[in-house]
This record gives sequence, structure tokens and C-alpha cells, in this order.
Amino acid sequence: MTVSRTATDGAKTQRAGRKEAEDAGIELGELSEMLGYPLKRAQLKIFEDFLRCMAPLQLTPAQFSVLLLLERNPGRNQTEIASTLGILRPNFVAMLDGLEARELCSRVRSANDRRSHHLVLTDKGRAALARAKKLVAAKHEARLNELLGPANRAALVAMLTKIADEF
Amino acid sequence: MTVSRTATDGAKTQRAGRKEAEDAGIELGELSEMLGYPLKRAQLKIFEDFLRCMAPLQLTPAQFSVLLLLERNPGRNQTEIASTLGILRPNFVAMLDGLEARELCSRVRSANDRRSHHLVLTDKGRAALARAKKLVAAKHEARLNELLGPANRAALVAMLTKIADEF
DNA sequence: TATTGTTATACTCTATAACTATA
DNA sequence: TATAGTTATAGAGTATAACAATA
Repeated sequence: MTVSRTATDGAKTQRAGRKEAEDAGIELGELSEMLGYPLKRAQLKIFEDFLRCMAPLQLTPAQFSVLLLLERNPGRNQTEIASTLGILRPNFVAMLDGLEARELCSRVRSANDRRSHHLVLTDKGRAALARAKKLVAAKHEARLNELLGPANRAALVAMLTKIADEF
Repeated sequence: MTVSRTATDGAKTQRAGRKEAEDAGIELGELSEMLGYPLKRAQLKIFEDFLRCMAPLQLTPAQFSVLLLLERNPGRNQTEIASTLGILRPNFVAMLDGLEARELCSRVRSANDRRSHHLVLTDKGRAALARAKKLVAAKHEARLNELLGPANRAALVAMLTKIADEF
């Protein structure tokens, strides 16, 4: 649990956990056997690395996931996209404002229901997403495969998905 | 990635991701194959369940991890405990204030170095931690074993630890 | 009356700078 | 001068209530 970090790209911040001196022989004890602790630490590491790999495109994991969803599901409205990703509608507004300001996607008022916006990728957004996918595959996911091996990596994703869906 | 939630105990909040209607057939696509997305969702689910199981003791994962560390490593100072857990020292102050106000641990000024505080569990803290461990083992971790099986669960923790330490 | 997008707002986490008291 | 604990503060992320436009 706990655990902090933030390596927006600068890669500064305190190394945390595996610091250096100071924690001269502090024992984690049961903590390392529980799931939550390594799970949280791994999640932070992965997001950190994702940010690093994505630095040239300046996309956060959340923004990347939105673009990916828009590509796969063009023309959906804000409520649909946000709820699929577990983003609350009010919080999705500023996020979309940002993506739209960068011309990566756009809101198109629906003709049928003039309350809702169809969300679509712009050409620029499509291009950025294509580059982003390549960066993630070549740098981020490739390193993962290197560390765990493809079979273990797949097993890991499967177990995490099972927890997310069934726990 | 994205994903939200917060089930401090009330278990309200929108179901997110696996919502109900609205997301009529929205496809996640590559998202489900990447590590970050299921990793984040699993982490939120696990913390949610941890909070639920821990509701009678009102301990967050972070607070639990601090108490566990104090039990295993009595007499360490704030810098040591905080850095081990990846908590920044400034943020650790309010956290300790809370635990001390509930008389679960206490700060003892060091005789050698009057700048630092030895951190120790109180008897009440030791008792709370004992109860907490039982709750986590009986409710939280047991359910995990049920879902994945002990071998898979161990493999999962091993892989996450590897990522946290070596990635 | 219900829903979509939105605003306002608040609370938690995380992060940095700078102070104080010791060393 | 350097370190331990602290204060103040700022920024993300996440949460809820309520409003305008539309259905």
C-alpha cells in the first residue's frame, strides 16, 4: 500500500522503498507476502515507465486509453466512453477539453439527440495514437516480455483481469 | 488506464468498466492486452476489498502497512519508516498524527539525537494490528486464494514483486 | 420527468520549498 | 553545514450536487 512517485518524464523523485541508506535493514515482513503491497508498487512502476516511454507524445495512460477507445468505438458519446473507463462524467469534461485543444479528438453534436456529443478521433489523433502504440509496444511492453517472458506476461495479465472482473 | 472508485465502506459509487447498460458493446480492444490497464483495475479492486474487510478497524492499506512495519522494526524514526514505504516525509506527519491520536503508535524523542522520533506501537496498536492481520487473512487473502488458487496467487505476487523491484 | 454535458466544489494523494531545532 | 521533523502549499485524481439544454 502507500507508495508514491511521479516521473512525468524528469525521472527525479526519491527512489522510495529501495532507497539507499537510511532504511538500513528495515524488514517488510508480512507486507511482501500480501497481494496489495506488491500490486500497488508494480502498478506505479508500470505507469512510471509508460509515462517515460510516452514522453515524446505527452500522453498519460488515461489519455491513451481514451484515444484507443475512440479508435475502436467511433461516435460514442461522453457518458459511454467515460463509464467504460471508470471515469466519472464530470471529470471527463476537462480531460476531453485537453484532448480537443490538442486536436486529437473532437466532439460532434448528435443530430438525433442534440444533448449528446459523438466523439471521434481527428486525423492528428489517429496519427498520434499510431505512434503511441508503436512506442508502447517497442519500449514498454517489450521490456515487460524481456523481464517475465511472454508466457508469464500473458498469465499475469490473465490473473489481473480475473481479479478486476471477478473479485 | 484511468479507472476510479472509492468504497471507503459504503460500497456506493458507479460500478465502472463493467457498468450495466450505456456501454452497449463498447470494445476495449488492445487495452485489455496491455499490462497497465488490468493492473490498475485489479489494484483498485484489491484496495476496495481491503477497505471493506478492514472496515471494523478503520485502517487504510497505508495505515496498515505502517503498523506492520512498526511491529517488525520497532524504534525506527519517521524518515526510515516513511522512505521504506515510499511515503514522503512531509506527508508522513499527518498520517502519524492520525495514528497517534488513535493511540495506535507513539513518537518517542530519541535520547541520543533529540531531532528524531523513535516510532513504537502502543499496546492498543499491537492489538489492533493483530485483529487486522486476522481480518485480512480470513476475509481478504482467503478470497484471493479461492479465486486464483494458492500456487497462482504466489506466482502473481512473485511477478508483481519482480516488476516492482527490477523493472 | 429523465438524461447529457457541464460547473462548482471538496477531499485525498502526492510533491516541493522552506522553516525549526537540533547535530 | 547538514539532518529530522514539520509547515505550507500546490497539483493531480476522484467524488458529489446541481444546473441548462434537450428529450
